[in-house]
This record gives sequence, C-alpha cells and structure tokens, in this order.
Amino acid sequence: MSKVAVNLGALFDRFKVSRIFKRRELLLPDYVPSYLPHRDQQIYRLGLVLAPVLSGSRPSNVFIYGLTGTGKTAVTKYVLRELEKKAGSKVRYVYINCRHTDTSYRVIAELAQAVGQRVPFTGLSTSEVFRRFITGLERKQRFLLVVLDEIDYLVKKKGDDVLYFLTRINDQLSVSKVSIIGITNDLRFMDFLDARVRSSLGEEELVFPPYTSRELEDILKMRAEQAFHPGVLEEEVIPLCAAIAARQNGDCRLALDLLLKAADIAERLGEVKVRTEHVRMAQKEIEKNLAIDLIKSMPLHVKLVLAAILILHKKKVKVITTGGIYDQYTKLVQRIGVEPVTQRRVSDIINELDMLGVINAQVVSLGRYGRTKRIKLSVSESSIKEGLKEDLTLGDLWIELAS
DNA sequence: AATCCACAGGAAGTGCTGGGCG
DNA sequence: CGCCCAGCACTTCCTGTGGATT
Repeated sequence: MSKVAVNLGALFDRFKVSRIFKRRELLLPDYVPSYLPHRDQQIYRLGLVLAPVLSGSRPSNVFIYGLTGTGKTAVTKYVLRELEKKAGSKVRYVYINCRHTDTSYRVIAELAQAVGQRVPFTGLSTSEVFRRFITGLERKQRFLLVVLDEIDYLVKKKGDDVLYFLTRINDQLSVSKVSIIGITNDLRFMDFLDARVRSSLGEEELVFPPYTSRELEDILKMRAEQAFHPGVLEEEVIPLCAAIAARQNGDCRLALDLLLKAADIAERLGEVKVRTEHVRMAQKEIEKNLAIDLIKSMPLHVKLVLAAILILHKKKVKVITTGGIYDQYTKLVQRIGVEPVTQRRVSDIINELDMLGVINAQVVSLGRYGRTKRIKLSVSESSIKEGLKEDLTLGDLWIELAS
C-alpha cells in the first residue's frame, strides 16, 4: 500500500509542475478570453444592436451566421457578459445549446429554470412549463436575452414551435421583455423557417467570416504566450496548426485543439519542446478519436447497418445501395439472433450515418433499376473496426470483419 | 412517349421508459 | 393510486419519382 502511495506521489509530482504548460486551461474549448482578435467589428455590431437594453427598450432579435470555430459563441458570450456587468440585475442572459437541448420542452424547461422556476425534466405538458416560464419571468421583471446556439438542431428535430412561441412571447409579457439571439453554422437555415418566425428572428443579422491562416496565427500566438512557458514551442508549430485549421473552414476551435493535443503529446513523451511532428500526431488522433467515439456510442442496429456497409465495402461491391445493405444487414442479424428492423428504418439509419459524416449517401436514379442511395464510407476502415470491436453483442462478428 | 423499378421519405401510430400531478 | 406527459426506436401504410429501358 505504501509502495502505491510512493509511486503515485512520484507520478503526480511529475505532472504537478509541467515543463510545458503554464496555464493549460486557457486552451480548453470553453474558455472565453477577454480579448478576441479580429472580431472587433462583430463585437461592435452586436454591442450596437443590444445596447438599447441599457436605456430600457427591447433590443432587436439577432441572427448570427458563421461556420464552426469562427468565434460566434465566444463573441456572443463576451458581449453579453459585458452587457450584464453594465446593466446590473435588470438584464440577464440565458445560453442554451440546442444540440444538447434539442426539443421544445427542454428549451422552455431550461428557460423556466433560468428565471427561478422548478421544472422536472419530464412529466409536465409543454404548455404548462411555458406558463411557468412566463410567470417566473414576470416576477423577476427583467430583460431576458435568450441565446440559442446551434439553433438549426431545433428546427431539424421538430422543435420549431418554441421559436414561434418565443418570437411572440412579448405580447404576453407586461413588465419583462425577451430578445432572441440565434446562432447557426448552417447558412441555408433561414429557408427552413416559418415565414413569421423568419422575419421576427432576422431583425438583425450578423455574419462571421472564417478566420484566415494569418488571423489564426495571431490568436494562437496570443493564447500560447499565456498558456505555455517561454520557448517551449518550436517555431513552425503555430503556423502549422493555423494552416491545418485554415484548410478546415478557418476553424479556430480546431486550431486550439491541435495546439493543446500536440502539447499534451509532447508532455506525455517527456519532451521539453513541442515540435511539428507532435502536431501531425495530434491531427491524426483528433480525426480518429472523433470517429471511434461516435461509432462506439451508436445503438445496436446502427452499428449493424454500419457493419453491413463495411462488409460490402470489403467485398469490393461497385455500387453499394440501400437494398444491398439491407440484405447484408438481415444476414448479420440472423447470425447473432436478433430481430431485424424494417427497411424503412434502415433507410433512416443510413441517413443518420450520413448526417454524422461516417458515410456519404447520395440519392441516385438507376433508371429502369429504380431509385436508391449510393453509399460510400467516409471514415477509414480501421476506425470503424475499432469503433465496432468492443461491442459484445456483435460477438465474434468483428473477428470476421477484421480478416 | 410511356412504363416501371427500387427505393425515398412523409404521416401517423405503437410500446416502452421514466417521470410528473392531485 | 390512476391518469397524465415527453422521448425514443421503431412499425405500418403510404405516395412520389428520375431516368434507362421498352
């Protein structure tokens, strides 16, 4: 026992004082820095739109577009935080990520909780929760700024009636007011919206362009100065991270993640400098981990469908179609003794896999031979095998896949 | 030009879980 | 306790369709 304690102690000591990191937390994705380079214009414009709240009138609803990692969330949180500081208790903001909170009920429940109402996560009707939200808000007598991040998930998942509610909620309020800030990275999002919601939500629009490679370098340099000890980064490390991320739509989150993972790898290897090869390793790790984690978390039948696609892929079938997948899938299902789902469901599963980016599915017409989807894998075979491997319900199936 | 395949994908419903409320 | 709710994974039934072949 004491031996364990001694060994652990030594291990912890080695990590307690990092030779690379000074403040590692500054590179984590949810950290919002107090200065956001190359976003002055967006900060200013958002501030301009929201400022009326300080003099007691309701700000316009705002709609924010921009690809992932272009600073939408960071800028919004930053501006709102500053606004709250200035305004005192009469202005509050609620941040909701609609990817996690993806139904009307859950959104309204979270809003109700934000104004101090107790709400169970199930059991009540949506309208009841909405009523509680309104009474709670009226009691607080304040301006509520509702940030709906990744708002496209709401509409895609059939929860857009919240938007309708929220855009009209001010009619039902007397002492309080609500403004909505919608954030999305889907540029065609507005097209899917109900016309009334669209006009109300889009009172003001803000666009966040992707960062260029140069801008990403600036950001990384600034963060690195505070996050690392002086001189631990090899000179080309930052430009490389920036270049890789710039190729991915100028995604700043990816750039920071690359830098963080590269430094983690260097530290794990016991090196005192972060070098470009560590960045390359980080890049591979990020891509692979994303896919593997995703696959591991899938329900059984989704995994089976994916396994069926993998088998067809290995058999070098020229055109993989829905029908072919279903045949292969039913064979797999029989072998492990599970009831198959219908073809209709498999069709949906294929769409889900496509949305997740694991496969690429395209509707094509084969003329006389019908309409179907042409499916291709878009992650490596090895990642899929890795992701499917640990599922015990698949039994010895994966051994066959590995051959 | 008409036909017809092999599905796409919408609508509505089922059965189940995990929870209200009074 | 009985009856209500939401969410999920799925089914049943359905109408729609691009374009090679007849």
